Amino acid sequence: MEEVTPRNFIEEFVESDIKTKNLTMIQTRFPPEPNGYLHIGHAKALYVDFSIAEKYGGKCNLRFDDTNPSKEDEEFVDAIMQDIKWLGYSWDKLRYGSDYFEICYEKALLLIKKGLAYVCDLNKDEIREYRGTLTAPGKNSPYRDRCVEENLSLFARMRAGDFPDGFCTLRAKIDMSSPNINMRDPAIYRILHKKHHHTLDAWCIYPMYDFAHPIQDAIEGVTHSLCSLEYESHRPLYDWVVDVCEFESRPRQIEFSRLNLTNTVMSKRYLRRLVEEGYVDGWDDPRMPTLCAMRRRGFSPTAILDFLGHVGIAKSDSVVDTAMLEHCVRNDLNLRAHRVMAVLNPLKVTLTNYEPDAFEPITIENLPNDPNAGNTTVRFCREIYIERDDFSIDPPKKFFRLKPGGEVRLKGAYIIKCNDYITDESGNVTEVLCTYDESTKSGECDRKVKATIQWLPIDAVPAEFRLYDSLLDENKNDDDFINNLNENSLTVVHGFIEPSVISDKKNEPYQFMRVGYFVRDGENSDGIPVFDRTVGLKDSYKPI
RNA sequence: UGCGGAAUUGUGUAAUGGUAGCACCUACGACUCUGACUCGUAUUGUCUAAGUUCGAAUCUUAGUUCCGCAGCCA
Repeated sequence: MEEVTPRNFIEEFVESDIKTKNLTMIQTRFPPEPNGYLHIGHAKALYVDFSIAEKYGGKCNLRFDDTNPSKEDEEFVDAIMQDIKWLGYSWDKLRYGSDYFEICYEKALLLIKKGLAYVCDLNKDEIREYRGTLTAPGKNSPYRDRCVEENLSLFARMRAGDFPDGFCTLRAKIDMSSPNINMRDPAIYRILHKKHHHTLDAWCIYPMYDFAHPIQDAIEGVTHSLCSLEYESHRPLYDWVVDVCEFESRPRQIEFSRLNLTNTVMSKRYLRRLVEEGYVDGWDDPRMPTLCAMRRRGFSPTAILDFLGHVGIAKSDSVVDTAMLEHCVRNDLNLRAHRVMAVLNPLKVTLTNYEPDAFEPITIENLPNDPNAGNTTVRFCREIYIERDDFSIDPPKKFFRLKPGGEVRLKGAYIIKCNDYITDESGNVTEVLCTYDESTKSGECDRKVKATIQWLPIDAVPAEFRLYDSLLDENKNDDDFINNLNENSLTVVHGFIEPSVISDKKNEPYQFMRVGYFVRDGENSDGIPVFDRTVGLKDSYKPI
């Protein structure tokens, strides 16, 4: 079970830093912006941040990156903490980026005094124009050479609320001709008269990510600031800020590739639209890639962490096959999901040689090979349902289940033989007539037949089953995802379930034999229990 | 035509100058009172071209392709 996880490139960096910089303690941080729910992609970042800290005996902080009040909300803060705990991680310190606003302000003052920052009156369009392009250098802002006193006074007035939104910005004075656009005098403070979910009305100027993040890291003593690839070209700026702000602590930013899954939208912006425009029920709709949705679907933290371990950490852009996630989920569920019988698409079977009013209780173990998991009892009688797919008039070559003249075992009960079947006007089978072999009761008979199928008495509990497909077709990218949403992402079918299941807890995964893994998710308006599919059974119905 | 990254089988990831391995996927087989699980077998890979070397996925040079960067977002 314990496999040696290969060393990844981040661990190599960390180990080399431990040696060359004599680090005594490794500190990382997980810095989500509270503007949405965590999804499986964040789980990878969590996994990286926490596992690196853990491996080297260090700590990982949770820090809400809340420098933009126009997009953030307290609602997400609680949800994020809940999801992190659910995954089984414990952060060291809990901080908000906004806890450091005062220090950021002081550092901005320091930069102004050092002649490394200035208040710029250019508007958005002008700034863009002055910035140049990817191939052409930018040109200096006319306000670039304001004196320290003027900058100090203007910046103080920005903070005091003397100016409206967008009136001016504080910019770092670096190099307008830098080949790296991020170094062309980036804005480090903007005016935003907006109530902040955490600091309320204390501020009307807010630091930009590029300025705030390195400061936050340095203050917290973060030794390794792990982030995704798109920040790679920001690293020179990150280092510049740490440097000019005169921090003793020297955090090192290391980037890795974010997680992509086939057929899965991972962009928070689009996930938000799915929720807000009603394409899904909410952030925990089972079709969402969010952690709360996976929790609702009965995915366990164990399975998710196992998956993340298999995915690995690297720097190349990649798209992981969803099948790998599903494999990890099945692998985990197989060990603990109770087996129950369910019929999604019922076909009536009458056992013509079974007494009409007779019945007998059939006991079936909840977990194969685990007597401690207990048993359930299903009532066996003359009229039963089987899965429609388990019967075929015209079976293909390797069809082992019920067919005219053929035999099959009913799970936990008897071997039955199909003698005849009834069809309606259009030729659809409506009923199968069988005889059961009294001498073949489960546990009392060694005779083998090629297949065992599940069944339910005809008075079993009606249930609704929701089968989910991905929202996106293969190879569609995020940009046109909303136009290409899969209309068939949710299929509802009506069938039957064992009575034992409906009394149980919600979101507890069960394996419906030969069908897949499901969780009970409440009931519909008619009071009929509803089940969400988590993952299907591998290879289950292939021959048809 | 700027800067910064990345290329190993269908997918993801190892191998740090010395047997190209692991997992997923796929196919076939064995087992099975779940066609599940498990077990076994198999297919397919170092972006290209030169070079260094006894030996190159790894080092050098030159190409090619892909990704990111021009928010007062993060």
